[in-house]
Amino acid sequence: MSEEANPTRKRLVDAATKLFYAEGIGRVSVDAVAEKAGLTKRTLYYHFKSKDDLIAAYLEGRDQPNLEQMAGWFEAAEGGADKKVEAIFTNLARVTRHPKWKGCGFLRTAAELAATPGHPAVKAGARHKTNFEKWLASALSGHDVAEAKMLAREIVLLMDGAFSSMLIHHNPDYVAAAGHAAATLIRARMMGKG
Amino acid sequence: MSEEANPTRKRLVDAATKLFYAEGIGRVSVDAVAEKAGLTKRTLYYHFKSKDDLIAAYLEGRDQPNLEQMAGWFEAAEGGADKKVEAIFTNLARVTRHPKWKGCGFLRTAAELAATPGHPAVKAGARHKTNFEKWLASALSGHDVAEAKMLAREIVLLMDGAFSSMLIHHNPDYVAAAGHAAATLIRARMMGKG
DNA sequence: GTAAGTATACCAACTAGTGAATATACAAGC
DNA sequence: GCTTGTATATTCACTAGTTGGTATACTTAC
Repeated sequence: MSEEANPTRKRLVDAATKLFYAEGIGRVSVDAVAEKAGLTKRTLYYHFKSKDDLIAAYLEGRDQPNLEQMAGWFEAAEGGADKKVEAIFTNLARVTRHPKWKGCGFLRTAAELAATPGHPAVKAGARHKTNFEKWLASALSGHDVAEAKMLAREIVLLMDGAFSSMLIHHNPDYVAAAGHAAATLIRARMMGKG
Repeated sequence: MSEEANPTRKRLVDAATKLFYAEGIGRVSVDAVAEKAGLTKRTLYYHFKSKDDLIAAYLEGRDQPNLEQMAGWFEAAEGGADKKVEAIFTNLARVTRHPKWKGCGFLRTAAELAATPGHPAVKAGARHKTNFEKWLASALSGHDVAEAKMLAREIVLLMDGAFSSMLIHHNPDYVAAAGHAAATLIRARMMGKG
């Protein structure tokens, strides 16, 4: 009935996640999602009132796992804040090389839905990006809180730029350059402009 | 017959440009493009062998105008390289506020076509981004050429991040923050880490 | 027996792309 | 000045398939 403890609903969201990410929301029919879940379309429409609803559920389901991935990479790295952030980008450069990587699902969905600004899926994507930015600011706020917020925003910009550049060029050098720039900004702002 | 001097072809590309940018390539039918151009679909298919071809022509047509826009903003600004680059972002923050602004057409198209990597339109988008990066590197290369190239890449990353963040948040503060970060990087790298 | 969940079958609208005919322009033959 | 031939350019009508969404009925579990 509710969110988590519904196996049928979860099967549908899982199927939607795989298909929407792999092919894009516009190129995947609700029939295809239902079939992938081993259910009929009518069942899908029992659990979701529309395709747009299903798209929103797909992105909402990706918020926590993505945040945990990033935090895991940050915490596992040795060194100061600059090195820890650069480690995120190093890991990103690795995963974005994988042929199944098809960009950041949140940004891609926002791009596909640019013509319908109030779409619940775009809002879910914005919430995720804000959550990530807030987590990053808190992870960086050993020194000045205001400066950590500014830095977090700049790093988010570099990361979204890296996702976009990687998607269009398929060249991981852009991700590495973004990591390098992020580390430079951290040193320039946190460590006395060095 | 050829590329430029074909009014019918131009009418089709102009109509495609307006519709594809406003609504996204997947949400616009070739019928809609033909109708907007005041022609029949069959005529469209006389000039373009497929919808994919038309999409590629749309992005190829945006390369030069976009570059000229950016170069114009850069050259019109007063001050050093940091100020001139920041001026690009200031202008960008203004135009991205407009309700008709729907993201960077090159990035949005790459996002929509992420499932078909070799698509000619994605290649056209990648060429444009490379052209912009090269122009920026040459515009910054008063000092060290290698450093100008690195800087140009980092600024491109910030700009694409700004486009993406603006698309998902509809908040121009992200564009301003990107401009601020770009100026900081220029000063840190070109002007003796100040 | 009632309510939640699932299935079959269907719809009207829309999709990219095509076959065959036609219109226009311009040249050559006489 | 006509006719004929040919290449370019455009239209009408069509196909074959897909789309999001629904009306109706069946099956469980309690």
